[in-house]
Amino acid sequence: SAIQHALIQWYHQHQRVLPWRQPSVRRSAESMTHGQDSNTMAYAVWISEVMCQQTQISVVTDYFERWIAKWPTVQALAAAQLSDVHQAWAGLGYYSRATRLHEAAQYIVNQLDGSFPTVARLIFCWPPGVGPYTASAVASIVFAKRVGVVDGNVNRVLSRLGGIAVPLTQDAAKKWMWRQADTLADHAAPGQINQAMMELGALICTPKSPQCHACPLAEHC
DNA sequence: ATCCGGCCGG
DNA sequence: CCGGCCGGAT
Repeated sequence: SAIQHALIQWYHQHQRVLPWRQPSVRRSAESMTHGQDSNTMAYAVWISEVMCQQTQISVVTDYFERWIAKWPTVQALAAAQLSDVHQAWAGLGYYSRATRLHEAAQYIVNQLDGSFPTVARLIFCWPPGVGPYTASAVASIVFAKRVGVVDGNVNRVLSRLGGIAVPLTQDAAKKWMWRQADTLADHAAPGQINQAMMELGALICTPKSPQCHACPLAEHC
């Protein structure tokens, strides 16, 4: 669709440079087999997504780089001491998530043979601590699964884009958002679409004084 | 002082 | 379907 095309174009030009989008995340992986390549990316994306859930990106970047330097693979994280994991997490808050990250790494290594699930939203096959958002993010960004993601940014972009007419209950609104996101992500590059929506919400379609003049979707909104 | 956020437990 | 988790930003 025109919206998908506009998103892809805009994202290609305006995405921020972030460590988990860098070749360095892939570089070590690209010399490996295809399976390990994806899996290394999945690990990095997973960690970055969980960190970004609770903390601003500007703060996350340092934490992320230290984390990856310390534990470059899911196997390394699984083998870490929980106390060290908490130490690396210090300042981020929600310590239970660091605990779950550690538990999840052990689950992936021990129960899933070190391979991340490639499916989205089947949360029973993802480790505890990974919900619909994170599962869909990894599945779409790393494994090119055609599923949408809905976070605070996407919520806002979709609300404005769709101009919700009927007052919906929370539950109905939520379902509507995920449905819209899934439709948008039905594209050859679902991860680009999803990241474009989130980036748009972060940079242009901001909560107050959105920069509609710079928005690639302005004519559809 | 208040709000914000994915996920989980109740 | 609501409230708690924790720190940061406003």
